[in-house]
Amino acid sequence: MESSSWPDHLPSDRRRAIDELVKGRDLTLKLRDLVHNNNNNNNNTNAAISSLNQDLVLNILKSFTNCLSILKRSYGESDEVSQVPTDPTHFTWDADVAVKSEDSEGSSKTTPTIKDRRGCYKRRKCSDSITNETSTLTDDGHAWRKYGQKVILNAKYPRNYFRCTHKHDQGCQATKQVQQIEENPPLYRSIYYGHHTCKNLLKASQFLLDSTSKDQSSMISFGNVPIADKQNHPFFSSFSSSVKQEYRDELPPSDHHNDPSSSSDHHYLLSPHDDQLTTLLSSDHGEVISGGNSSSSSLDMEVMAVESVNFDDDILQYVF
DNA sequence: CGCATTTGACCCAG
DNA sequence: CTGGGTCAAATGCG
Repeated sequence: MESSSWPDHLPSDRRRAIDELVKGRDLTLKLRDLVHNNNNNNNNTNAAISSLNQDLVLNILKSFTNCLSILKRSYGESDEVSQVPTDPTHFTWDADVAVKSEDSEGSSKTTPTIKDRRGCYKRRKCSDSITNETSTLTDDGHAWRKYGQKVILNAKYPRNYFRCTHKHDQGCQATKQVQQIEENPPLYRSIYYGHHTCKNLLKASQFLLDSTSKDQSSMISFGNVPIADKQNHPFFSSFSSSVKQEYRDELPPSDHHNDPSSSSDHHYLLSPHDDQLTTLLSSDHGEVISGGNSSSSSLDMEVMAVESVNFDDDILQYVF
């Protein structure tokens, strides 16, 4: 699923799909601005704004839904609906085939046998995933812990594996992989698997509320030094240093997969221009909830506020 | 001292 | 058999 540019001879359905995506993007940006202004005014949000938000959100939903049905119709189950205009940043939603196993640790081992259970896992088979390629590493509100790094065949840079910090204390199954794929304009690909079930979403939603002002600062900073310069390792030593402060990232939502009927075999992709959507999804606030305790209260309130708009579409759930 | 990262081993899917 | 994903001991850091 390498991203590439659009072929010139796109089927018309596909073009329409693109249009819908573009519309959705623009509306999303408006919404972002609106929310931002609202946030600036700081007063409690008045009803007018709320309602406007709802309208915008509905439009977004409609656009994306239209797009998806178009793509589905024309490509059937194909999951190759992944080509989108190239942008420094884009996301690929891959609501792929049902996860055959909820986790990797469980059933795979019939016999733990030896104390050393290394490598006891079930290989991931392209379950729900979101691919995000950015020119910068974005921070998005979740605490990640690195658990592995692998040199990948034919790849210049190693792939790094992260799991949610709260995997053990809260059983959160979210994982992600991050890999640098280009150097000169640095380009990083993050692939998210699983869904956060931990209560740690504050950052993402909070970010949403003042995203515009944060913009670049929302990117994970490696001490203000370009990643490429900083590390001894091609990519990850520096990255890990950031992870150490609880590298946070936004992940796919944790609920949407509860719907067993959610169609499988989709491969969604959004292509926000600029890094706007990326920014939308990133967050970089602060304090670390690490340490294992973790139940911050105000946290959930914010999340609720953001999630209160009832989306039934996977994509929007992802976005929000 | 506790927690996060590093890194080699291990296991499985293809 | 190989490449890729995960585990966990060793190590590092605050």
